[in-house]
Amino acid sequence: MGAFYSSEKKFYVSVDCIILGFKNSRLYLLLIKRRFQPLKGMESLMGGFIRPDENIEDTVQRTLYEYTGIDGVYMEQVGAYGQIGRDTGERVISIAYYALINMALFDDALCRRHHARWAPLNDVGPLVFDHNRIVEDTIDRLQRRAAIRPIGFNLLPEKFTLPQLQSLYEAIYGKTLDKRNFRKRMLDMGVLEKQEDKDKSASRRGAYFYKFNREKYDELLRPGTFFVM
Amino acid sequence: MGAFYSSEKKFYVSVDCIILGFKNSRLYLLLIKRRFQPLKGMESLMGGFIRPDENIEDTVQRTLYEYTGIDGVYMEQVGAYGQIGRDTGERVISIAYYALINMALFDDALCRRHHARWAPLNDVGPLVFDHNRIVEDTIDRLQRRAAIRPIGFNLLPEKFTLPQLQSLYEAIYGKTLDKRNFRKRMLDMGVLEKQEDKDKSASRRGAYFYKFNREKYDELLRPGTFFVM
DNA sequence: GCAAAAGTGTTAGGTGTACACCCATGA
DNA sequence: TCATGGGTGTACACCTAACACTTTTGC
Repeated sequence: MGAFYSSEKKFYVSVDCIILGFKNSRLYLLLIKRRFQPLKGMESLMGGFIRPDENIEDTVQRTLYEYTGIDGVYMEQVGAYGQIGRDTGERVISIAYYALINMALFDDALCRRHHARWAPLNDVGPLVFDHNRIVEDTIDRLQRRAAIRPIGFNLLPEKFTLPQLQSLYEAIYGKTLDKRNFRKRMLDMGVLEKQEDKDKSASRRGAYFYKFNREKYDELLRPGTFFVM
Repeated sequence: MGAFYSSEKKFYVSVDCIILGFKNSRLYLLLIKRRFQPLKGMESLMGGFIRPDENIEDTVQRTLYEYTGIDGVYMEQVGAYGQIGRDTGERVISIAYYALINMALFDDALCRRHHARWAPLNDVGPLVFDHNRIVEDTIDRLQRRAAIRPIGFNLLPEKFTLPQLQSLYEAIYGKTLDKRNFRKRMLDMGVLEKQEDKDKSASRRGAYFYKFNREKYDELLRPGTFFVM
């Protein structure tokens, strides 16, 4: 052991995290100012190098925890990015993951400490290296994924209203949806549990809270589509 | 340069190629017997280590050429696999790509030289490391992808018949399709060009050849779905 | 003439989509 | 009482899916 592949070259391998949150009907992307050369000061995704004792997803969770203070976050791999010269410092092969977080649990103090900011997703400026491309690929993937699996709930608090849920899907797909059709579909799936109480923060009348019932969803034996646009 | 990330560890990074072919109404997967320890002799996907002067996709194309003699192959990334211990030799992070090849162009001599064989996809035995898992993920991805983009044609000769095309989709989705509905849909898309000649190898009557017209497809401004199951 | 695969239309049911008004409430 | 957002049902168009017989031709 130790000599099997010894004629081969090794590479730096990092993860890049596309951390998405949802607030006030908009999707946000957590960005930091890069703290070291090259391109110090330019905006960048969160990232970290993989350590020998870590699985890739461990690195992601560690990085997420470091920047957001949140644990056990929903995440999914977007893909590996390894073009020569993508990192203008040295060659780094990076594996991108997007993470969907409930912004209510987010630790703002950590945010300030890292000089991080939540950028509205549709107003993201130039990022270092190929990070803009990675973000594009992420949205593409999120759209496809959210259409077949109920992953959007990871962006919401445990209790949410149907108007909130609708505005989330509208933000993900970048278009407005018909209220009646949306509600009908969501409720017909039978995985939402209506609560007794209402959210009165957005209107005088108030909107009923709902909870996503994962058990019921799991019983549905994974239909091909969750929500079609 | 050269010192930016020097406190970080480096890793072996390889690519694994899931090479798929189609013949006699079945999908086949190209496998080799592993030539070196550990697990020498066990069946494995094609793979190769990334070299410092190669983009990831260059490594894939090089590996494909080496094992199949084919150039400019259609391929797509499946994802990165980097669990500790996945390679029982040393830690290797591998990036998997599937490739769709036209078996008619395949070089059988190379196949024999590498002790490779085409295994029917639904009859693949145990493979080294996590390669079975990678193959599963590939099929999943292929199914989703083939439903929205006309990638299946990469598995066929330039000229093919509708019965052939149908049996290809049946192989990809593992279920039989209605002949009339299939033909109607395919022809209604308007991207198939009927040829004058027929393939008489599969029946006395013969089936007309068709060609896929990429230009026409490109004009279609990329509809959301290509072929829905 | 017969076996074997190629080719061809119609219909019923279901699904997506468009659309407008009343309700509840706090100020 | 009024302004604001929450909540509700229907009709039509379109698409999907089911279904059976005729044609061609080599042997």
